[in-house]
Amino acid sequence: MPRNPILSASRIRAAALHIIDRDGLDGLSMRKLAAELGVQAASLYGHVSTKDDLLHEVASEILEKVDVSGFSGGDWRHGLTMCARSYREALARHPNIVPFLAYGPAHREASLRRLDVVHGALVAAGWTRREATMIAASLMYLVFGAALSSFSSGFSEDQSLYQDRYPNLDKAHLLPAVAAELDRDSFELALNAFVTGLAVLNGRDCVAAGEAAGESAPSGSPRRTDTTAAST
Amino acid sequence: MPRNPILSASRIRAAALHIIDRDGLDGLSMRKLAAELGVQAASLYGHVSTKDDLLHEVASEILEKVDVSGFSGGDWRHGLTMCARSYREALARHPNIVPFLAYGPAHREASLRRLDVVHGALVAAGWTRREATMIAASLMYLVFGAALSSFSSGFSEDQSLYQDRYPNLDKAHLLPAVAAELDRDSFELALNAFVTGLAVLNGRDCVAAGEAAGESAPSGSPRRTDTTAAST
DNA sequence: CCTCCTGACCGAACAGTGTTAGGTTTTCTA
DNA sequence: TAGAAAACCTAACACTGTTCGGTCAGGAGG
Repeated sequence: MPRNPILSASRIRAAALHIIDRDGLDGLSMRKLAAELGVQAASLYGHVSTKDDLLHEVASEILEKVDVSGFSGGDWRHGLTMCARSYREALARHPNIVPFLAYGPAHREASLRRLDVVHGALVAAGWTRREATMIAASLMYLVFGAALSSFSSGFSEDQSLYQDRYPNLDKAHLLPAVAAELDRDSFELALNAFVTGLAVLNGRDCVAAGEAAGESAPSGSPRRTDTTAAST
Repeated sequence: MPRNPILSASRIRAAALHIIDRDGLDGLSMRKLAAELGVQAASLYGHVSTKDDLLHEVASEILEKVDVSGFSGGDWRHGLTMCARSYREALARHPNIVPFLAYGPAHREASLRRLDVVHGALVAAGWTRREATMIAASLMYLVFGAALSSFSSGFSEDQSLYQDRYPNLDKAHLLPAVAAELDRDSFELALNAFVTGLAVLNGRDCVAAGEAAGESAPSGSPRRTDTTAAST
């Protein structure tokens, strides 16, 4: 090889993610990215086929870190909860890239791989294939919804904008520090309610699925009650 | 006025939404929009301050149609369900604009107004302010998550891409027709489980919150049990 | 009737975007 | 030492959102 390269695919990805985290998704341009790496824009194309591709790779790298090992115990409620938490945390660490994911998360390789694991585990736990698909989808709803409609990124820091006009809205969550905590608590509430409701709808015990952090119920395989839908 | 104008803010909005529905969010450019209206790009700026502004207005127009009247009965479960359904349907009708909403839905005027109504109704139903905020947030998670990680828009139509690689994933939902139904059913499942779980976590009756379409339980005000969080 | 004015639209341009073709430099291999 | 090849650069393409100044239409005032 000629002189040891300045660029590499992973260095580019890292720099891209850094810019996205710092300047937002719109703040990333190929020229700026190149400048950050001490290089001209055209040089990037020796390592990356396209900007869109680069973003997909960055996104995949983030999603790789999602931990789906929580299912190994065989308890679907524990698995669902752990998986969802890990997923949300991975996204919450880089909130600025979430709008890009919104362009079609299901396309993404890494996302599919994880969806497949969840689906398989749910089927193994006794759900029908269709139910497993719907539950996995619901989990995605919660995770992506939480990632992108978060209070911390959604509201302006200038709370005077809102406090007069929306009398019912709580004012405290407009402070960034409070907002992050509120985001996490809201997600935990949504997740807990969802998993609990799922168990109830299937005729299982009515005990709550466990407090925010620790787990409790051992749980076995869900019994068929078909409150929702069947077939396929 | 001189000759009666070709353009108007609402005509522009309608044309923009039409292009977005047809060609996707990236398919909308000011020049293309102008051409569609039989006009030059610069002319648009007499009626619209900026492309971003235009998109916000289009988005608001869509969100205006969300029906939050389901709360008027006083039953928070019914209200939550109806509101969420209406919200999702409004978004599902124009899936291509959802990625734009992802850039900060909480900023949006129309979104806030609705959030405020939901929040107020929940407080009136007996929830604490903080709980109401979290529940409203959770509802947003479901709605936005469902809108953007939908199977119908997420997967390619070429199912041969997936069928070998992800053995656990069901194949049927890759067909667009099936996907739309699956999206709706998944959302109903998620919503039903969430609302049911919410009731259970608050020590209320364990009966399911009602089948997909019709309602049942009358419900009163939730009792304090504080399984999740308290304060503020 | 003529004039003026105002509002709606157009032409051309600016700065910025992603991307490509072709050229230059550097270093390793034959 | 000649050649090859990788890594980077220069210049340009077509496109984007947006602005400036101009051009025309038609109603208002004299």
